[in-house]
Amino acid sequence: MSSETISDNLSSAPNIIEEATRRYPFQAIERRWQQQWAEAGVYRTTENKDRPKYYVLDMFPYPSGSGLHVGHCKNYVPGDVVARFQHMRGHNVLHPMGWDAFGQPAEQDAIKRNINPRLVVPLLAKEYKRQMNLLGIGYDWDREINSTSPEYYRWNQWAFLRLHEKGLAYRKTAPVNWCVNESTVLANEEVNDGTCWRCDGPVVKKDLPQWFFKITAYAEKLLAGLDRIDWPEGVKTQQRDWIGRSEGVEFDIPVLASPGAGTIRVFTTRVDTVYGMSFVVLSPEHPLVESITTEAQRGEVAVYREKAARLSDMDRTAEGRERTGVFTGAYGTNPVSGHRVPIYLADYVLTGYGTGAIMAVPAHDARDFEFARRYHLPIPVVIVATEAEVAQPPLDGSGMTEAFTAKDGLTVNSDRFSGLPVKVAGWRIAEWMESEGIGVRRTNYKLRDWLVSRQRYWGTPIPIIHCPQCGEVPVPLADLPVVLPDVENYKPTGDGRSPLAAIADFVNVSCPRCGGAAQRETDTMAGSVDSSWYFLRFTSPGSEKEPWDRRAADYWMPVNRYIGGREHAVGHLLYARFFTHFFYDEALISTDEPFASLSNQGMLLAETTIDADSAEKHPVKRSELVGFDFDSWLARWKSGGAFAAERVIKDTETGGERVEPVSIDFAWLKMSKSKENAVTPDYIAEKYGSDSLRLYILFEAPFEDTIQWSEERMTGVFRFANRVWDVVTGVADTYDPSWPDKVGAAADTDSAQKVLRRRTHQAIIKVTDDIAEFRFNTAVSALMIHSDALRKHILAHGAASPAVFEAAATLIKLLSPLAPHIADELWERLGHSGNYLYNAPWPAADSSVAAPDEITLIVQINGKLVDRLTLPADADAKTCELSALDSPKIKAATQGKTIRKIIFVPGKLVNVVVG
RNA sequence: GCCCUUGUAGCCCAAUUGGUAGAGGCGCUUGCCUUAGAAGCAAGUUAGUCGGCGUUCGAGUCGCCGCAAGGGUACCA
Repeated sequence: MSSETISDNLSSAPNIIEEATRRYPFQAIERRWQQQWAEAGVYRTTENKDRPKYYVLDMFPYPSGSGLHVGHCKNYVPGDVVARFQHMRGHNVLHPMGWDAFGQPAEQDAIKRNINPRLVVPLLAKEYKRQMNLLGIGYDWDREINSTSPEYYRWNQWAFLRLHEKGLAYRKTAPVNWCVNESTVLANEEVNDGTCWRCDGPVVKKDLPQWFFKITAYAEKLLAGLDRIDWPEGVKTQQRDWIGRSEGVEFDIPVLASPGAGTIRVFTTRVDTVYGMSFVVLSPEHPLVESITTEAQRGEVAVYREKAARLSDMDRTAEGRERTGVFTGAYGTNPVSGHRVPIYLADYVLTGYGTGAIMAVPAHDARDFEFARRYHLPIPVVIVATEAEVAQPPLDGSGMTEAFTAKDGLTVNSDRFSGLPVKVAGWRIAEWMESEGIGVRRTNYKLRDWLVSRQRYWGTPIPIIHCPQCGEVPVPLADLPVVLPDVENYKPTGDGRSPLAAIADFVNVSCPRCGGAAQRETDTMAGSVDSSWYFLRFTSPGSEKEPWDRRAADYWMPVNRYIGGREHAVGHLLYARFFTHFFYDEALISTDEPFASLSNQGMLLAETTIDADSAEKHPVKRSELVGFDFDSWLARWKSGGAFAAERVIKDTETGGERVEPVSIDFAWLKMSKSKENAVTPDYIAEKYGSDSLRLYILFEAPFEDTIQWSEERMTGVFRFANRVWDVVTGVADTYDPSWPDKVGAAADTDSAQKVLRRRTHQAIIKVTDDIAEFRFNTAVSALMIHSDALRKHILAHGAASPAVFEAAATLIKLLSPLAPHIADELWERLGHSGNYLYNAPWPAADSSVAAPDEITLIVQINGKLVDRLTLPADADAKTCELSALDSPKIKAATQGKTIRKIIFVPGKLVNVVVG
């Protein structure tokens, strides 16, 4: 990227456009068509009975205050291309857009500016909508939805109650992620490396009563459904790993000679190693700890438990951290061997998984091994690698340097189960334990229930009333929605309750069941609830009596093509699948998997100034740098890497400023306004036009690939748009719309027209396949080739022939999903007025016209290219082989050698194998 | 650590079920046009596909082992 380009990016004044770079009148054209489309309601959804349906959906965005930048085109443009393409191909298309505007960003903004988010959201949505229209995205705005409107969120409440009724929404006190800075609870996916995703502050465990949805009840269905959907394998793998199904055995370990003797239930997937158990470990929070700990150990145990509770997740999982624990003083019995084993407490055992207790087999588990080493516990060997070792099994693993964890060994020292392959031993031991009543086979999941309550203001109120007499009482359906009241103060209380708790009118109600005084739940729902069913709402957004119209949902679902970022692989996509499966089970819809196919767009990166001394590539705002000038700074950087600069830091408390030195580097980081590396669509639309921006995004790299923003490269597609303009407007004067009746005959008598027709039909085939397969980059390339072929044909043969008209009309049609404004304009200039290409039929390819007359036959000897021959396209195997053997080069090369085999690939090559 | 993805000209990227390594774009060079530049047009320019082994008549493409980059996830018993 040249320095010139970058300085252009920075320019906020679009009126520096040089006259010379403006070729075709894209500004007027784009404005005009956007207006016409809107007035004519071109993109209004149809449900024509004669047409199949196609539902294309972009992930529900939060309309942020920064507006759109060109990076957003990476997700919205391809969806638009597909919608247009499928409509032209004869589908009823549903392509809606709406606003996922509840949640933290809006609320943080409200707190900062002290404005009710209720007032801000419509403004932000309006700005998003303006920019999406500016890009020429053809959404059906009649179906726009807003998750913060009571008409929408009342159905969140309805869904909550439905789940509650089935026992799938429940409340329990649970340790949750607590952000110390923000005094708020975070979902697991909102915690990065033990820090808050927003403020990077520390996150600790805190016990609070919380609402959960029992997604774990759907673990099997969510797992099985993955096999039936066309999603990227990587995303499916991530979901499978997240659900984390594992099969094993659960059994009890009796506690010996202890004050509160009982049993400890453990879960293991390696029951084949059960004879190698040398101790038992409980999680620090395990309920039995109190009762089994001996007097002598009580003090030590208490200290350890307290320390564990205070540790943040970050500390607890810190890299290379020592595996620590404490002895309880108690012992248990290995139920299969009768051996006595000590019982420890250690924080490497998690409360939330399995039974919160494990059998420790140090010889064959890396964690247990480390622990045993540290506390000098025995390391009995029960698995070996070879037959030889079975004969003379080592008893003690104290000489081992690491645990032997391979799953293809043989058992030893395992009583009657010795000498068996690990898998067989596991199977037999499990069977035996079950028959003896010692243990049972069980399946466990890593998946946890979905935490949906938040102690925040800006969300859907949870429709539950707490009654001292009746307990948890659902708000009657007739009383929905429970409207989110206005509030003076948006800040969380800091005691774990939402600001709603301070509104007496809201909180104090009478119990719907007994009529007595009761209190409303003051938690609100996580934003992930809103986005878990919005795709159903889009099928009938005006539905007042029900969340969706059954007929409409059955017609449109599932979403044919869902487009969004990879970051939602396990959060949103899993929740949405869960809701859909649930609604299916409730017989409310006929589809259980909401998204038949999924596509993840790549990121868009931009050149960013960063702090060279930060390992994490911290961006430095350009506006903070003293005397910033991109050209010269980049030149300095290129000549010597990072360089010294000064930045102005504003002190938020005193309002003063100070200047401090900083070392500046450049890096490619995701585009965002906060990093000050963003380029707006408005700027590009003004300078090159939205069509060129769309083409750039589509052409620069494959859809899934990350691209590095380059205005310089954009000029390539801008030139292409201009060439298309020149070529087609050059045809307009002579254009005859009745060409379809004449083009066949014309091509029969005119070989140049025949060649042009062939290229036209090859372009149809290529572009059709490419768009259908999301290969937009090669589709654009094919159009470049086609437009160039047409241009050259006109130069040589003139613009007044049916084949030229066909080529020009086809070019525009094929281009129209990608660059809709210029296409509609040129279409009209050819005389097809009163028509939008969105409603025009997609061109049909005639494969006989596209087929070439001649082929180049490759002739190889032993797979190496020796000659090329030009032959008729329909030449058969015999003709090709004879021609090949007749070639002088082949004759020379096969002289005196035995021809062992001849391989013929029709239309491609002949390979002569000689010995 | 584990999982996923990707390595092709100076750069971004093409290359049906294995079958001529190059479609397109950016950049660069030269020419035309121009008072000059920009824009445009024309012609040209560069790799043998990250490395190794294997399968095959034939490997950029398939398999295995490495290396590098990017992303995800992390004590899940």
